[in-house]
Amino acid sequence: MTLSQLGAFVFVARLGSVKAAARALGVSEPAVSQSLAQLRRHLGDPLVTRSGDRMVLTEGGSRLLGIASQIVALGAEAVAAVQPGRPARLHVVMDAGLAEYVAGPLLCLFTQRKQVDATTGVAATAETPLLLSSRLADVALGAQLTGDGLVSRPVLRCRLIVVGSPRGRRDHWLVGPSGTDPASDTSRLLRLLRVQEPQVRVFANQTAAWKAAAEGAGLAPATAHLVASQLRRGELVPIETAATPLASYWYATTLEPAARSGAAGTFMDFLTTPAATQVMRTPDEGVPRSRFRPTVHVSIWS
Amino acid sequence: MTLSQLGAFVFVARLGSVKAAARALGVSEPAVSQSLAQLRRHLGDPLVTRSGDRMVLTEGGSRLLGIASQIVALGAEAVAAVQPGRPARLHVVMDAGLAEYVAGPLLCLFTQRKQVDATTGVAATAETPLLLSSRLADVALGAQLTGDGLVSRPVLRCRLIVVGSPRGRRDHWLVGPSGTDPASDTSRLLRLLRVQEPQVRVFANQTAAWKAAAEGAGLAPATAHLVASQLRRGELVPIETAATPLASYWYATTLEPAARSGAAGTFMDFLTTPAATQVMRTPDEGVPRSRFRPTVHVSIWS
DNA sequence: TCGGTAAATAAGGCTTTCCTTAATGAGGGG
DNA sequence: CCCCTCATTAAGGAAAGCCTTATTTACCGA
Repeated sequence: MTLSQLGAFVFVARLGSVKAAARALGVSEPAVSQSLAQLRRHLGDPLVTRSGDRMVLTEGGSRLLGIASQIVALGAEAVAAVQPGRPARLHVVMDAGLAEYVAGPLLCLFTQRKQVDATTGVAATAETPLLLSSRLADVALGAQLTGDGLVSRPVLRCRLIVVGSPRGRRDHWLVGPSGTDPASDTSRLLRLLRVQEPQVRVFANQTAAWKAAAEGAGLAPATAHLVASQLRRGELVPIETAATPLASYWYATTLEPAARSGAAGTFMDFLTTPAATQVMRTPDEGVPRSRFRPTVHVSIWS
Repeated sequence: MTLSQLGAFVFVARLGSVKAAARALGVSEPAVSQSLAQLRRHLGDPLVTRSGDRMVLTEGGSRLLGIASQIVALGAEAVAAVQPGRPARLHVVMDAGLAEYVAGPLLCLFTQRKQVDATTGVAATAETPLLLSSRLADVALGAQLTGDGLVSRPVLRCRLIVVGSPRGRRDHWLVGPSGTDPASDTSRLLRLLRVQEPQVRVFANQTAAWKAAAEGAGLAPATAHLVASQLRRGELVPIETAATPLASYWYATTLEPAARSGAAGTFMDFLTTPAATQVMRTPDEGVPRSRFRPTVHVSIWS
């Protein structure tokens, strides 16, 4: 299986014809046909078959096409990436809850100060050590991590509580996406409280979960300082439970200093500045459009 | 540049030594060394250099490593993907706002009814036609799309309004991530109202933007039926403007029927059922943990 | 200064890739 | 039924990949 074989397959699938693919690639028709034949042999699937006047994908071919497109695109990207003069990149992965509240302002502040192209990703805690060691990420923010060559440092102390509406129902638990990460503080709290699976409802984001809790739809675990304004207004009230308040820390993790990139080191230093701490303590207030970077959900294709 | 050359590079970078990489790959040391040499020649960068007792990445090598890891992982994935018996996959991409409110419940309902492994992605409108034609996505939900071989069909009628707090400030505009997509309804509305760049603040999600608007931080564009509950409670009030209310439609787009996958066709049929329409009209109420799928932000690596 | 360790290079052989031209199916439309 | 289009197969040659063993170079520590 070669990059060029995959490229030929992508062209054929997209253009619906070997002839057209050959023309587009600037080679003869049998050249494409043969690349395809070899890929077929290697993978044991026809991938595309002739049907009337065009080539159509088989089941397997259709599953392959997306992956093949990505590989081809990344191949081109790889060549471009090593060219000198490219700006340094910093990829920070974090817990879903953290990403929602601190990613925007934190990265906004950092990129204002340093000329770095920073992006944010969300990843499950279990996958994060792999992301760091494979260099898909430079810094991880969230739970403490242990692993070969990884260094975790606490960056913020926080308290976990449970919030709800005074007369709201108590038999439902409303969580954000971090509730699906077994290693998150949210999940840990739910386990301590022995919450059963069917009682848990997952919302698209933490803000929506808290809003539903404020409307009485159930209880929600919360990081105290992130719901401070709702508590002050009385939209949410703290609910006493056997396990709360629960002390916790946010950690920043990187490869050991010798192995990490320059940008990662700079970011770690930045995290201990008062301005960074301040941003992490106050919820998201929005960022200018030019500085906004969508958060990418990172996952390992194992 | 070969997949195996990239693999050798990844091993050397990760293990910090050619010798260790050779052992791990089960080949001789020069085999690895030569793969590396060829990659270096091809890309014009040393990638890794010896420094004391370990091989360390150069600038370019460090930029390459993440991409190379992905390519290698996807290469393995490709082989697995074509094996028969894998469940059908459906990848739906949508506008950021839509993803936040309807992705969870809609896909939850669909996967309950049909045995399909469905995932959701967010993509900029401009990139969506490419995602569809490259088969990285099966169905797109959001703005109407035109393109070779694409078919758009309206699925829901909606109204755009502007909301805010009665005594809130009027000089700021608060938007969700869809405010950064120039082709989104939100951006269209801001253009019609001639809103200037510095007045716009982008939040991590739409819910947070509306919450900030309710607290008086500014005005926010909104899809009427998604803020119905906040309007009913009086947390938000409609603000009259020259451009609102603005009628709009949500469209579903796929490749033309002959070219699209079976799952895509099934999903298109599903979208016109009363249950699907109902889900799209009512905001997110959370989904069971087992059915939750995080939303992936999809981007084209050009 | 001298070993020792590890990376790089050289040389050789085998396999695979990748392209060409020419010939051979396979299928649809007149 | 024939012709036309397009995919596939065949055959051959140049190049590159990929592995080996043997040798050379580079660097660190004693």
